[in-house]
Amino acid sequence: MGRRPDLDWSHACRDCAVGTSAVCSTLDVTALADLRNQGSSIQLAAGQPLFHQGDPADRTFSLTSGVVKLYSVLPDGRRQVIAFHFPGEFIGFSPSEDYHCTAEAVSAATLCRFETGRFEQFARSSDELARSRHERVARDLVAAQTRAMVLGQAAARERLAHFLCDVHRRSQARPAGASGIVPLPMSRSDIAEYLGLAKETVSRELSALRATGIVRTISRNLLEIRDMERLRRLAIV
Amino acid sequence: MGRRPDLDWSHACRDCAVGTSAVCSTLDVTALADLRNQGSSIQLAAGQPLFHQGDPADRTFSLTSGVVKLYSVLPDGRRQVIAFHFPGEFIGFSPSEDYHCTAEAVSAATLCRFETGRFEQFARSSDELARSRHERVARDLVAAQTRAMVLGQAAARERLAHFLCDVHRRSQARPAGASGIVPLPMSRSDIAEYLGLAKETVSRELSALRATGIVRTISRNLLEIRDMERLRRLAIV
DNA sequence: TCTGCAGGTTGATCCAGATCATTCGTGGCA
DNA sequence: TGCCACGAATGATCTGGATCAACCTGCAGA
Repeated sequence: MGRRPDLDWSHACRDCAVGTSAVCSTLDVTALADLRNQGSSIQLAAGQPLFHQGDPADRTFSLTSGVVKLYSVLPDGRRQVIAFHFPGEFIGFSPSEDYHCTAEAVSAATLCRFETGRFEQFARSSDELARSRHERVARDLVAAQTRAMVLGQAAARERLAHFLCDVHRRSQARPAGASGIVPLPMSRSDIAEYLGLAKETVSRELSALRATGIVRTISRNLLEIRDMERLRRLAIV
Repeated sequence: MGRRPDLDWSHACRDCAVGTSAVCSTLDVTALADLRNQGSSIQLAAGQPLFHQGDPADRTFSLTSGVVKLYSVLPDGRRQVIAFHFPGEFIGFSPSEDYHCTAEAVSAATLCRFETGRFEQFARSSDELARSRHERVARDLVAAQTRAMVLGQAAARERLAHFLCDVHRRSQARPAGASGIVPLPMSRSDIAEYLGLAKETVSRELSALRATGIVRTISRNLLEIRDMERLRRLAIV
């Protein structure tokens, strides 16, 4: 799993599942221990919230396992899933005092928690951490802008195809193998709220993809992409 | 216009219209001159491109006057306007080698151009610049995520209302007065492509807002908000 | 083993907004 | 002054996906 040979790894982060891809991987061993020591690892059960829209944004998190969704809710109950986050990704950068959305575990998840202010200090003292953080946020920005394309222009089938490709790519990042198996720990409603569709439409379009042999359903939340070529062509973006 | 009294302003940036709100406002006078000297001010006529999707991302820009749109185009011609940018905003942060979208002036515009690599160096040496840049990108990210809410959940009328409030706020930032006048230098098609609607729908909904007295059309691209309260209630987000 | 129920799928109908078509208005130019 | 061209507004029609309504399926708990 490619651990960095220049570190002795004899501290709390030694066994981190996302050690080489997380933001903190840019820190040397002393700084890392230092940063880590301020906070702790948290475990969430599926469905448990990490923070709520409007809470003071005094924590940031590095997701080490599981899937977390960000969403916000309108007064009238309409709900938009803003993003799904996968292991190795960072959660909780906020340009304001408060979180502007709610974060909730989709499956059992573990995270590293940092106190935002101290993280900020580290960013000040470490060019590398600051640079890496900037790159991450910039990547999130591009992802969010790509979503504008999907939500603004793509038809239901295209949205779903794009979603499946995206989840495949991002969950695949870890276990290497190009298996075509896609874990879908989130419910159909979550997917629908992410794609700006009704859950019935997600169900129907998934059935359609199944009917054309592009995809096979292994179980409720496990799916196999059988024709990546065609799926990608559908995904457009 | 609130110039910072601790600077002598006796250099090229002295007359910058967005001096106090631009990223570079965090730099002291020497660093600023230094950063500025590498690049130059550019002028664009309405419709002129700043960069194209796929171009190497070796320039970043600070918009000092005018409006610029970012958009990307699908192979089949569908087009999504990703963002409109107003004076004081930054353009061209990219986490990859290439720009992922095209930038084009909507009205005549002037910008400061920085060489990305050198800007990066400055960010390394100036905590403040790095922090300010991070804050900007994080704000852009929140804006992009808010757009997901709008594009995923809002009805046509709500989208338009949200758009008008947003443009009002962001263009108002500069001339202070709470006049209710909104300049709309972009075409109806631009707005439609920004909101994921057909241009006919934008036209119709605008007429509807006019009919209910919420809004008044001064000219093709100048509009007055007559009932901000109701417009905001429509905008939802 | 049965029962309840939450999440998922499928079917029938409806409607917001797309699309196609026409008309209107304004500004540039001979 | 009249003509042209292009963007905007409006009208008529069509349709993708929402909504409403059963129904199915697999698991938890008695």
